[in-house]
Amino acid sequence: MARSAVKNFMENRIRVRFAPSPTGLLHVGNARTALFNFFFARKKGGTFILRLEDTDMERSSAEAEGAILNDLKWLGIDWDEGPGQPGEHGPYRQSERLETYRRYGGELLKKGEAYRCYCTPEELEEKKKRSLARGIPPKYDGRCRNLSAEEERSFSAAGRPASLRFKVEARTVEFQDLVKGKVSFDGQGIGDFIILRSDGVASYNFAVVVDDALMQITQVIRGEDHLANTPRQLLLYKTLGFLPPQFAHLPLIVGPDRAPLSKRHGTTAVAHFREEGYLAEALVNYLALLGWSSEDAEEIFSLEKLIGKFSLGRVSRSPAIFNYEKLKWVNRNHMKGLSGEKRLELAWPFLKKKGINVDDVGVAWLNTALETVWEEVDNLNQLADHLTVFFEDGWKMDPEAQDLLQKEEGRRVLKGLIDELRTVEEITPENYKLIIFSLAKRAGLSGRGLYMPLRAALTGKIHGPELEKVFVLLGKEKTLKRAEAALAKAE
RNA sequence: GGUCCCAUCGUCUAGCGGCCCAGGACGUCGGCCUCUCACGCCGAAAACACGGGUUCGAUUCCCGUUGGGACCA
Repeated sequence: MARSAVKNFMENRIRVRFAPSPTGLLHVGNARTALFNFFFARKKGGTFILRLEDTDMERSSAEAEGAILNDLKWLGIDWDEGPGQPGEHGPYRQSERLETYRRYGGELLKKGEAYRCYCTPEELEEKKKRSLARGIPPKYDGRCRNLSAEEERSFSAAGRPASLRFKVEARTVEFQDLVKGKVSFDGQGIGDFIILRSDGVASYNFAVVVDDALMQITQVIRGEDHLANTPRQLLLYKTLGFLPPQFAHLPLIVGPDRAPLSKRHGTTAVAHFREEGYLAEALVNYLALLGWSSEDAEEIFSLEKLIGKFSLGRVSRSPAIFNYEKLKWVNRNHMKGLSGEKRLELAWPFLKKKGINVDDVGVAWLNTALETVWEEVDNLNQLADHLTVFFEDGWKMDPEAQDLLQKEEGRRVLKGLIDELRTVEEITPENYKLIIFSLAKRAGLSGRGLYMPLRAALTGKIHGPELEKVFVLLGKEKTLKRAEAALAKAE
């Protein structure tokens, strides 16, 4: 095994992995880790592996796994090995690899690199508390490290469950992190740690090492929260006889208070950003910008372009605060580039969800309507609100608009408009200018004096899209109806 | 408590000893465009945490302090 890892390394056959726990929705921090692994693999022509760390049976679920897979696909991430993509290093769920961990654990026990520990969780907890109270680092005291055969026998006869502990010899552990640079740990602080729990399930550190080694991972790209686990893992690699991979620890994504990003900071789940109407490519783009920058200072890119530009060397070392405002800006930029067809396809479910009557308005009309409000919104979810003004229900007269119509000039404009409209068949982009020109002459007004009462009467608001669009989208019938209603109300 | 990581405008960042009285982007403010809002364009304010070294010269290297964070849990 070690030899093929060396071979991969020498031949520069990159193998990276993303290993989420299926305990909930994929959040942006993990998504960013997945993305960086994916970028790196694709850029280098390597293999991207997806592995589920589901040894915590209590908290893991098939639903969560399905949701995570779905979110990854939505983001545009696909994996070469993993669930649904059989490879020669499977299975890719830790719950299906329990035997393997036990086998390696047994080997360490046999070689004397690990020992059975009969301490109960209560005893351990008690010791920890006492250490903390006395201000000493809470480190396992090695109580069971040198049990006599007799003691062992009596413990096991008493039916005390045993976990397996790894013997840590105090020494300095150093490694070159691809992001952090040289990192060095004082081995004194590391106590003998559990590799197999008394129920036979592998501990996190042990399972990860066995899996990464067996799956021949060449670069472990993960969150900085695992940095302090690395020396333990390195010790395991060495003792197990595996060649360790390179490590790259990504800075954390935090909230405005610099605490790790969590729900209380707002939306954090990829699925929720999708529901709020953010484009996958925009979210990917923004996430890439958190903790990474392109050489040429460009900020808007497609997934393809991102892959081309990505490099671990340009990942920053300090944590980044998630900024919703900038995400909105990135999203607007991605929305801009979309074709009419794509816009319609993306907007459809969001309009439907908000109760907009998309089925009877006609595709051509809807296209024009979308085009009109498209640049006004930050995300797909806001579309419906901006469109309500073109529908009979859902629009209402704002007080400011009403005030504007109380003036004599306002009423004059409305009367004129009604007369003008009665002379035309329908409002089209072509005759719109003629209508306005003629109305201006009739009312003796121009500019604001002319346009604002029109806007107020037709949209009920003093801000909104271009009036020409409003006229055309409303059509003669609705325009007339609204003008008449407004006039009646103003008198 | 120990170990470890981090520290440039409000935010994301560029900077890998002189190009920097620090550049870009979001946001903010002002102007232009314009029937309004938005878009777009133009402009402004805004930062090297602090203290020691090293050096002819430090944002950049070293040490300490402070602050934030992770892990041991």
